[in-house]
Amino acid sequence: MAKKEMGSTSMLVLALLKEKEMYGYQIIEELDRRSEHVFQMKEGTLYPVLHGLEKDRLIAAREAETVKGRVRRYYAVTEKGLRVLEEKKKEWNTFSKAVTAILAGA
Amino acid sequence: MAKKEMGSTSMLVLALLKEKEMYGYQIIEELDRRSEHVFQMKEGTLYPVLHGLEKDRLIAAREAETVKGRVRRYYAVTEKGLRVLEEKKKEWNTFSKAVTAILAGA
DNA sequence: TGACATACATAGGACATCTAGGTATACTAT
DNA sequence: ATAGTATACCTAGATGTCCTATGTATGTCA
Repeated sequence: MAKKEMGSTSMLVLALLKEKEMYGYQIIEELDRRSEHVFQMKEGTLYPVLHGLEKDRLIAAREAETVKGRVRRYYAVTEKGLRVLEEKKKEWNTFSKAVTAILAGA
Repeated sequence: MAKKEMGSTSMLVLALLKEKEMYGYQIIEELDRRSEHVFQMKEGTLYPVLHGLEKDRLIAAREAETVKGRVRRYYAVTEKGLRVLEEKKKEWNTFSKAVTAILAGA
C-alpha cells in the first residue's frame, strides 16, 4: 500500500544484528525479551528470512562451535545491510506516522 | 509474529468510517489525503476488504444515487465494527511500541 | 529413560496485498 | 463528435510474508 507494506521482520533482524552478531535462536530470544513478549517469532519464519538476507548479502554468516561440539551460525550485518536498515527505518517512521494521523480522528 | 502482523488496512478503513460514512472511492482519496500520499491504496485491495468487512458485519452498506444517476455504495461502521476497531488500535499501539523499542538500539 | 531446551532446517498452507484487467457513466479538451 | 481522463464499481491470478507442522540432532535434568 505504501511501498511494500513493511516486511518488518527483516528490519528488526537487521536492527538487532547491528548491535552485535547473533545466531538464529538467539535472535528469537532477544526479540522476545526486548519487545516484552510482543514479538514471538517462529523458527519457521526466521530461518528462511535469514537465508534470504544472506543471499542478498545484507548479512554474512560465520560458523562457530560451542565447547560441547554444537554448531551455531553467527550472523553479522554487512555495509549493504546497514544501508538497507536505514532505508527501512525511514519507511517505518513514515508509515507509523501516517497510521497515527489516520487514527487520530478515531 | 505478533497476532497477525497487523492487517492495517481494515483498521484504517474502520477508523475513517467511524467519522462518517463513505463510499469506496472516497476512502481511497481520504487515505491518500490524510496520510499525505503515504497510503495509496489500490482498488484491487480496497474492494475485497470492504466486502470482507461487510460479510463480517463490521460495516454496513447503503446504496445511494447521485443526481446524475451514478450509484454509490456508502459504508458505515457497526457496533461490532467499533469494538473491533478498538482492539486493533490497542494491537497497533503494542506493536509499534515494540518496534520502537527494538529500533532504539540501532 | 523420558521430558524439555537448544539449534538448525524445510514443506505446505493461510492470508494480505498487488497487478492487471473489465464494466460503465460523466466531464473536458480537441 | 470523440478521445482522454476522472469517477465508481468489480474480480482473477500472482506474489510475498508469515505460520503450522515436522524433522534432525545434541545437551541437561529429574
